[in-house]
Amino acid sequence: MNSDNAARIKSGRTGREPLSKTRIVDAAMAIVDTDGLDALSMRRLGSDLGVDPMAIYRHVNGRDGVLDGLAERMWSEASVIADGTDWHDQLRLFARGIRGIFHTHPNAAPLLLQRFVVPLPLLEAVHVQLCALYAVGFEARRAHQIVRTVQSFSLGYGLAEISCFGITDAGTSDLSTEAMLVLLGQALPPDTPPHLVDAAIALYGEADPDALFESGLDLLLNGLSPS
Amino acid sequence: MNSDNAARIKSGRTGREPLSKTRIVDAAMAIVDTDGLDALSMRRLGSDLGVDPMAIYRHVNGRDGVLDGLAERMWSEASVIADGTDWHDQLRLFARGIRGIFHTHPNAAPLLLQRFVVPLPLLEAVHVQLCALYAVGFEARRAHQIVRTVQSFSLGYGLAEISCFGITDAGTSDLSTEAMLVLLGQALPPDTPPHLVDAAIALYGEADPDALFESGLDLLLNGLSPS
DNA sequence: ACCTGAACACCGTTCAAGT
DNA sequence: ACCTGAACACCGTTCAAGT
Repeated sequence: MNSDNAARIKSGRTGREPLSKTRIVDAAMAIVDTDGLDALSMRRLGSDLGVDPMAIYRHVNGRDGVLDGLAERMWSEASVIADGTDWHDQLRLFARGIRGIFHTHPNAAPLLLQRFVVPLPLLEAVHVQLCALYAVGFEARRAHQIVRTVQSFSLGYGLAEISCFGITDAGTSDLSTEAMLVLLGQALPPDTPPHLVDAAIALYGEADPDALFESGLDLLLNGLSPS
Repeated sequence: MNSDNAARIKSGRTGREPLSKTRIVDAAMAIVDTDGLDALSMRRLGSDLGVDPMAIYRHVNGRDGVLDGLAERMWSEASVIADGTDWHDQLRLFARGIRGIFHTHPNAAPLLLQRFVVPLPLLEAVHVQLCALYAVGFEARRAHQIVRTVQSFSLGYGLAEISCFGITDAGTSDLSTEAMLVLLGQALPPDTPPHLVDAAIALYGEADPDALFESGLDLLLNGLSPS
């Protein structure tokens, strides 16, 4: 209720809340999510924020700074932490969070490969995993290996999902197996030899990707013991 | 020795061999590999090819066509096929080929997420994997799952390797554990709490990434049987 | 038929000028 | 101190003109 607050509220109402990195990244992510990476320009960003494009440079290190912000944002969104007791379940949540990046931000995902940021929230999540594994008796090196393998699998599974079709919203769950296969047929060149069609089905013709993801995790986690 | 051939050779000698998609993608990949994705422009590409930039449009569908070509190239380079007998070894080769993309073309790798091409050479490699698995008695669905899981792990492992440092040429093998840890320390913010440093070591502080990759594959392949 | 290059509508960023 | 906008050196692509 002090005057600072009042001023902030007032300026907020007039749409002039002070520009901040958070607000900038919010707007940038909205643009990329809806219109793709190519649509993200400093001019567009400025206009969406109701601000001169150059004003952005005061809060963020140019276009590269915005892209770094997007990468950080994705890593932090992926890093859900649940302090359950079972280390299996925790690893699963960790894995789902990472795969989730590619579903919520398919257009921004390439930035994970382009911007080298140290994702502190991800490290926090990794720490929780490690603690759970240590508690059960895994030694450090083995625990590291497990976390990294689960992380790699999750990243790669998400990557593979969006790298053939752009299956994002419409594609994942509400599609019948038959519809999926038809979609696949359309994507393949007309003269694709039959044995490659079989291979394509193996890679992409899966109507229930969530289940396949989980069973891939099973493959990893089964037979894991502290020994 | 016919006149067509002579003409081709002669024009080749004068550096005027006919522009082709292959030549264009070659040049584009060279630019991206050495100077990064941002350095790839139609003008630069034309100048490297000794050609008017607009001449490229006759062989390739604009800039997007070039990027598609790069993605196809990477998938096809990754798809090494070795007709060994042991299905374990074949899956390992398949996996190494996929991870290799990120080592040979770290700058171009983001395109794997941006350009949706149907990678026929990859399908060919997948087909070989499937045959090997079928031959040993795995049923179709299980074989699909195995191939996809191995593919996901390999993609994700490569992605994770280049998503923190840009460790590409210099970084992988010829670095001592100590040097690696120092590099890691430099990348982390100075005030990083100790428990996150431990987590960072788990994710990135591995002096022998090849060995870790192989042991991750072990984790996947161990305990796999047709039953 | 293929290649050329001027022209158009963009882009990120610098910098001097405003308030 | 912060925001502005003109200016600069780029970019992808269209299109009319060359050969």
